[in-house]
Amino acid sequence: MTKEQVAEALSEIGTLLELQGESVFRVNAYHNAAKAILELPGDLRQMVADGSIREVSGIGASVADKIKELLTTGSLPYLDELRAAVPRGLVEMLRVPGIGPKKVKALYEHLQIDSLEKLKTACEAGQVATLKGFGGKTQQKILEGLALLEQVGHRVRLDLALGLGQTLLEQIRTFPGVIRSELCGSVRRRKETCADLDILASSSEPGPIMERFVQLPQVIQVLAHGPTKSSVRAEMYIHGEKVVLQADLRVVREEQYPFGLLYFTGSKEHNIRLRQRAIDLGLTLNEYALANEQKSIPCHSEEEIYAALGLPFIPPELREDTGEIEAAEAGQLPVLLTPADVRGVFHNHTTYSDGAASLEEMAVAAKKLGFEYFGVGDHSQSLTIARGLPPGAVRKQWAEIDRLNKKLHGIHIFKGTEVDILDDGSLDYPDELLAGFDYVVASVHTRFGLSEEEMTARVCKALAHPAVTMLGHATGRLLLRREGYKINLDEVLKVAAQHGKMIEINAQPSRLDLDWRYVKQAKARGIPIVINPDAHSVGELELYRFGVDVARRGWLTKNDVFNTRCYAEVKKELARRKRHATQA
DNA sequence: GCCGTTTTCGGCCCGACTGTTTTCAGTCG
Repeated sequence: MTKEQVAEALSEIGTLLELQGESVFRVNAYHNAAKAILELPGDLRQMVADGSIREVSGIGASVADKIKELLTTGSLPYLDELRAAVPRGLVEMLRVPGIGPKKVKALYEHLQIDSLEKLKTACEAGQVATLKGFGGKTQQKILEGLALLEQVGHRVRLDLALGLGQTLLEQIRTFPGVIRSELCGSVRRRKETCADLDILASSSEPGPIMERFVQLPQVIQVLAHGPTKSSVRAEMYIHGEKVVLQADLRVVREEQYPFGLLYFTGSKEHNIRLRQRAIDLGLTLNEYALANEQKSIPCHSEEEIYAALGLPFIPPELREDTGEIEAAEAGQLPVLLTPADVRGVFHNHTTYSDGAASLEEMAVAAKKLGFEYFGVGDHSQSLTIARGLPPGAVRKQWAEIDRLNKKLHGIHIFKGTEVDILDDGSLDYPDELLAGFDYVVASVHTRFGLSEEEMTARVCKALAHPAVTMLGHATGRLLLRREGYKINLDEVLKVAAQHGKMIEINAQPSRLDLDWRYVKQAKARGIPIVINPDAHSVGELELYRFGVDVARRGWLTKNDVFNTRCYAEVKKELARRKRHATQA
């Protein structure tokens, strides 16, 4: 049983208890424990064995026992009993906007509603409106929520959420009376997927801004419309994809703006810690102020609020309560890398395999982005679906690279490959061909259905191959579409560190793999990270920025990322690794 | 259920909005 599965089980306990009407504090305890498990560095099994799991904040005796039972037996009678007591459909019903555990419980107890279908039928029959605490509007809202769930009800990839969010923001900034406005929430924290958009604005006259907001062309439904806060459902098409998200706009006075910005950026967990810190100082922190009965501390920026709490500024990407407060206290916050630090990219495709642009077009585009080097990494021979290169085509490409390197100035092309890791962990090219590349990216593209043990062994064997420079998209996940293959990443990181291999952050917004949680762990193991756009066209080269977001969420500094090094250093390091490989 | 240099009991962040209520509960973030 993996860390993720244990966390999932604990989280499920929390949800089921909630539906039974348990105390919210007991409920939260389980959700907090699940989160703590997910963020845990190192091996969970080991921590349970040596008892160190009890030192983790949020995990007490009761939860520790349950984790132990899950790990040793693979199941948990306590959870099974809860599942038996709470109909499956009630959990589903929680997803309907506007109804929470209390209402779900009431619907079940009084009308025996235990599925979305029954809920819809009961609403249409007018039964729900007759319940105590419910009414006609609630019933209508539930029906709308149900319709919405069928359409969307899902999270949206960061790139798409950002596209819609910026479109709304640009318009809001033009509204008369708006002084400042910004996207907050998970988009500002650059989380890989987003459930909604939080927008903050400052103004002395919020009313007209609310009016204009709910009338924006992207708004398809108004969910709430108050004097200082409105919620809408907004929709637009981005690259042919329909993006639908709830967007909340909050308007505060200018002097409240920094507090609002901090508050609505979150995360919730980070805010709770800051509030507690304020309380310890005899103050109250909310979305409007840092104050007590006697005084109010004016702050003009987030920096000043953090300073008032005795902390340096914490970048939004770090605000997850995963140690950033402690690091800030100790003056050990990392200086995060920025997009401008990236000097080149490695994993990219051209028309030789499944790319849309020629080698020269890609190299020229890379130069235009300010890069000093461009690494081509077309697919290898067995991946016929992506027109993988047979050895003859590889040699032809090398010859073209040599020609282009003489012709082009200000950009150097490195000879690379994205070589397939075959079923048994061997590589898709013979060693003598691999020796001719400047670097080798090794990736899995086939047989995703292997067991965790088999997949881990397969990837680890590839990492042990002397010719391999870096591991490509570590889990093969496609966000919101396909789970990654089963693999023990702790083991993969261990083996990568052991062999001195690099690991890629694949910057494709649908991948963002290595996940930021593991990026942190890779850093702890001293593994160099490479940010690669996996570009299949000229335009996709710019996607490297999303990889920078992941790196920042993973606490990386410029020094932790290989492709922040200049051309001369990269050339030297790749040559050193090649010599090392041929000696092995 | 977790936590603790005031603690092993009594807290656990807190405000806006909505709908169903005659003063507040539920939901959401």
